[in-house]
Amino acid sequence: MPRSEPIKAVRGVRDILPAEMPVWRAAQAGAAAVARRYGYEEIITPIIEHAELIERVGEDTDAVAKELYRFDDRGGRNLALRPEATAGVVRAYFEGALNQGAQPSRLYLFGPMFRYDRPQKGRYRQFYQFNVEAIGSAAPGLDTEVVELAGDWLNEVGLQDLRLELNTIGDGKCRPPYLERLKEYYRPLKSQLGGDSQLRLERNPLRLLDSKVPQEQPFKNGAPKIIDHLCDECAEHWSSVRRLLDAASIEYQLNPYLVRGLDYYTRTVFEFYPGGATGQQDALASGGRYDGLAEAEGWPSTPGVGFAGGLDRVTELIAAAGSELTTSSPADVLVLPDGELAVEAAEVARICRAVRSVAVDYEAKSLRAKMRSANKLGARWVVLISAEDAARRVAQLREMSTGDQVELAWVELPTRLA
RNA sequence: GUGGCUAUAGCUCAGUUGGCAGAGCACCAGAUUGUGGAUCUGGGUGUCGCGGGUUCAAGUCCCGCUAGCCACCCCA
Repeated sequence: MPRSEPIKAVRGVRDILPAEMPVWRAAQAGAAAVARRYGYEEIITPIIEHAELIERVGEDTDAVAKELYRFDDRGGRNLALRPEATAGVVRAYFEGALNQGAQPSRLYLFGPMFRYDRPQKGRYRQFYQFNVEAIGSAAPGLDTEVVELAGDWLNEVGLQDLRLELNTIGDGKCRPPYLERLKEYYRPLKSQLGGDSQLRLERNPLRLLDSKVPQEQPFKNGAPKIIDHLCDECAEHWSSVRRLLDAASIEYQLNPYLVRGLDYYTRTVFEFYPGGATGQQDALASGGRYDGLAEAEGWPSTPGVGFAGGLDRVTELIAAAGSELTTSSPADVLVLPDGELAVEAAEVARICRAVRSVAVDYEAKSLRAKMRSANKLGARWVVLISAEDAARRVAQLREMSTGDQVELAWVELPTRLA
């Protein structure tokens, strides 16, 4: 008989199976607990946004220029699957009138993001982030707060050996003149740059600094550094952030080549890596200040700061650390009816659900086979019902670990199972 | 988007210079006249990723495609 190919998952996406859920729950529960401890509230925003919202805030970034899932809906609207969460959260902050409440608005969010990237370990086309955003304040204390929150989260889920990299990239006042200096420095070297970097030189020169092309590395050393060209306000902010981090005993490495892929970042930028990181796609959390984002979206100019944590990567590290997290049995009790006793089995299950999680085996299999699956399920008890039992409204309650079995009236089951 | 490696049973994989498709685990049935785990017995459950090509003959060699992994790129 000809068979068609089974339909498999879309490239670059994956299922999080029940066996993996304990680790995911731990990562998310830890994140939510830490966020609430800092006074942050949960928010959920849509996965689809107007493509323009996404494009306005990062047209020169790979995530938007090359990796955006974009489509027209049936009404002709140009939409996109969000590649990151911050643009949508800032939009919701205004649309939901959070800008009229206490400032800053402290928000956290879980959800999937989408980028049309080439799949690789730790890199998926649908991936999950934990986002934290503090919107409506330019205070340097908030830069430090979100860095500390990110670190607390990673520590809380069992990741101790971390590396925090930190930099500042100025703002709309001091960055443009700095970029001119950078271009002036690189223009004479243009012929020695790779093709990608030659394009970046005029379009997004900041990205020249985190180029990993070996022959371009020597040029970085002589390149002007933004830290030497900050405006007074940015310099003041930068020193405040560093002072607050020092006061909090948070260790970090200054990385003058750390820039962000997204254009709306200003001032502070940071990334957390696992301590022994060797690969390139293993940033666990990264973020920074985005004082230019609200305005880029067409809303009143409003400062903000936050970070995005990668749940896919964090859960992978938790699992690799071999923690004690295990799946428990989905049901404490399995009801095994004899023959055609589905009605009675369902009733018994209903009674037992007052005190325990209960499943019913409705399959037309031998009792032996049902017992085997009860064992595999990991049920603590089975409730056996024969036709004769059902007529008398009794059942055989068997404790799987000991094999002890007693006959009980149905109504007695909850007290016995409690 | 670029390059390398890979794709055989539900899973992990073996399959020689091209010559009848295999193992372990899992699964099903039985030993136990319906009561699990241990043991034993029996059962292969497969368009060899897809499509072409070479050949008397292709899982094996060649080409294309798809997917996975790894590196680049980029980021979470």
